[in-house]
Amino acid sequence: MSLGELQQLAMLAVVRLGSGAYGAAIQDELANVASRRVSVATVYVTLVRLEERGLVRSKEERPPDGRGGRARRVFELTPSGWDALGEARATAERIWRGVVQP
Amino acid sequence: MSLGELQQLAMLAVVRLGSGAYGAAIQDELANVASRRVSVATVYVTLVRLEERGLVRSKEERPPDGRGGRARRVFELTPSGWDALGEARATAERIWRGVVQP
DNA sequence: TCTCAATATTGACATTGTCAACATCAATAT
DNA sequence: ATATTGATGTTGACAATGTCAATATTGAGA
Repeated sequence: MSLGELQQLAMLAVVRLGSGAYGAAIQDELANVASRRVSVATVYVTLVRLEERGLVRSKEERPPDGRGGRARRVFELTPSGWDALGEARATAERIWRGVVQP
Repeated sequence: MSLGELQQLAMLAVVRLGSGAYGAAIQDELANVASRRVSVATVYVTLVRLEERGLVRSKEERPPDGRGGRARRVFELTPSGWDALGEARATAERIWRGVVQP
């Protein structure tokens, strides 16, 4: 029932990006913040599965100004999503406490 | 190429337990430190897969003093294992920086 | 040697991670 | 008008990881 690692990272990316959280941006954020290089497809599949679990939601955003192409799909966390993320964080902090690298 | 979450937790448990890192002990550690309740089978499968990847190694430990039963299999990290764990930690720290819960 | 308690292993399936290939769509060049 | 193009999203398929019930191994003592 707990979050996979990429799921966690993806949710974090969504939080950081705020209103600009769509596919390619999330992909970049993953690469920059976590050095995790994945395809866009991976990003979408991950987010869609999180949406099925009710942890994120999304809406289409009409392409702005003079930019062509398909509409962006922008993601944001749901309340359950925030809860899940909070737990993940608490665990992450507890886990490393007192561990010393040789 | 990166560690799954349970893999990470299991390695941490091994580190914490030192010379006492065998199946049941690891299982308990997972429950106590990370509130992650899994079966022993899960613990073994995870550790065996990590061993195949060269991140941990193990040896049998003859049952001590007057205790019956099968020999324990005690795990410890390999140098690669320490590296992987170090990276995981660095990433974990970088990731949460600047994230505020609403 | 039979049972028992402690431990490990197997087999099978669910979830998550991953990407190449393909599909959509609005602007603009032809 | 319509063909092209650039930006974006979606599918299908398979690999890796997570998970456990059931089963096997082993040494001490009854």
